[in-house]
Amino acid sequence: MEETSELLLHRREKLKRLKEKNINPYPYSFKRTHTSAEIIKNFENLSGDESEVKIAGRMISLRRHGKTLFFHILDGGGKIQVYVKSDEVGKEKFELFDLFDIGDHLGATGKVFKTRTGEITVRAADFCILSKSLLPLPEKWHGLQDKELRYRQRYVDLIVNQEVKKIFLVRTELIKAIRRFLDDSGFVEVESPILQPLYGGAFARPFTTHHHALNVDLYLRIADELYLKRLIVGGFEKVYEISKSFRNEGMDRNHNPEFTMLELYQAYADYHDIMELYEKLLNAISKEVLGSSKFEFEGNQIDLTPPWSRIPFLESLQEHLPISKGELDFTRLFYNGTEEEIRQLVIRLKIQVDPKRPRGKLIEAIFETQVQPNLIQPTFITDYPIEMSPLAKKHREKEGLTERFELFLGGCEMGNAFSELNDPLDQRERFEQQMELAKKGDKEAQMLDEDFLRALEYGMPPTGGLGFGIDRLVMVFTNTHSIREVIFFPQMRSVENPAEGEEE
RNA sequence: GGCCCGUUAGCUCAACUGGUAGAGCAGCGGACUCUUAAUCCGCGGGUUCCAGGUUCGAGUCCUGGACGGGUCACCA
Repeated sequence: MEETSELLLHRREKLKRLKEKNINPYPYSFKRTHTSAEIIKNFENLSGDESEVKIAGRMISLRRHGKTLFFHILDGGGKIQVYVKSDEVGKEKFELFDLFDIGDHLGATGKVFKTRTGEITVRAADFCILSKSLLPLPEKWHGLQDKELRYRQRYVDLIVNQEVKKIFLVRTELIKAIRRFLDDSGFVEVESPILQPLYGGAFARPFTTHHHALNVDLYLRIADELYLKRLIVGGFEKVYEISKSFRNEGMDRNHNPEFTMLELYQAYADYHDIMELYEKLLNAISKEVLGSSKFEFEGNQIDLTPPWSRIPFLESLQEHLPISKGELDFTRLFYNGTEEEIRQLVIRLKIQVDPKRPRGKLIEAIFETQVQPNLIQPTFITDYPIEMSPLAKKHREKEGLTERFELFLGGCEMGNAFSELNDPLDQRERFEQQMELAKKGDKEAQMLDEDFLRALEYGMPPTGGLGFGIDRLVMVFTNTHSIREVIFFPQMRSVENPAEGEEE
């Protein structure tokens, strides 16, 4: 705990000397009149009159010149320069800067003017310390680069890397725009349980916890789906929820154990209606947040102007396989091919997947490696095989398929939707098939939820549903390439104290 | 979990085939009354991620471990 670094000792010594001068280094409030952004925006008005402004923020740079000095403070909206002259504030006050450090919060009062070099500046008539900083900030040119430190100490990252703050502001604006769009479209925002006795609505392993009073194990939700559909049964016709879900799986550039999802359900709609809704939604929020339907992602110009292309799943495979249709008809393979033939195809394409996995997983692997990376512009892939979609309605025309689509954007999956399965008997069979998979060791197979089936038995209207990950959407909109860049406090392995005994 | 890469001053980075661990910024002392990567003079600052090993000698080589990044597996 004892820090002996002289950098830290200097700051503690300055803190002590401030106290000896009867200056409270941590006062209670400061009556700010303007932010930095307001001063810069209203400079013409402010510089004309004699009124003074009061500003506050963190000192991020300091240039001393004998009996004058300049510093920049950073506040919530940006930074602004302050000029202090010994003659104007008094020698004793001026020398307080001997006790201030970069990183301290300061308040200043004064008139606004422009320096010889043209920078809008507050000429301090008075100033005070608002909070003493005891730790040095990273340097001014390179900021904080170390990713580990940036994620573990996001507060420092946010202070010194302003573009990081912008990413999170886009995130906030994006969520607000989604809410606005859905609210204006007649959707009702609802909340469903995070602690659930059964988990469902997605293929994923859950986190488990325990309720002491009830003495039952509960799961953290992996999806909202089954509860939101209960609300459709209950008579809500358009609902949505934006919330955290939790999946107890591997972590990488695209996966954090807790992440934010949107799910929405609309009665009397099918997946065609939901496609139109999603086109309008993304296009609207893009215009609202980025000011355009077009933006850059990983070197590609992405254009969200509707309508987006719609390609059936089996056709997309045919199109992108490096094998001609004459040689291999994927639709025929899908319907008439043996599991062995599909396995041979996986091996021929040199796809790294365990060939013993079930047929559905093999087809999925072919899609993910052969098709998905090519889907840069927004593309709906539709009509997925039934074994991959236990909550989707059977396709009204195509045997063995469901009325389901996924959206792809910049090579990323960006949403999943179906004409929701509302036939309770069919749903029961699908759950039973999932339980068979679970018995065979599939840890992501879905559980049979009797209460959900009872709800369906009361009758759920035809319903279209959609879910997508907010974090990944933010990544695409901000042209960032790791989910950790769009989550304030991503999950990190804790650095264990070597003095502690190991416990595994 | 497999493989590859990384970890050196508060921060950003150097240090050849093993031979006294350096720079810039930040800090400290001094000069400077419109600077802005301020400038000028001087000074201090290190468990080279941890634990072993090889060696006369290890930041550098070897083994094990921690953490991070990438990638594959896994994953709507």
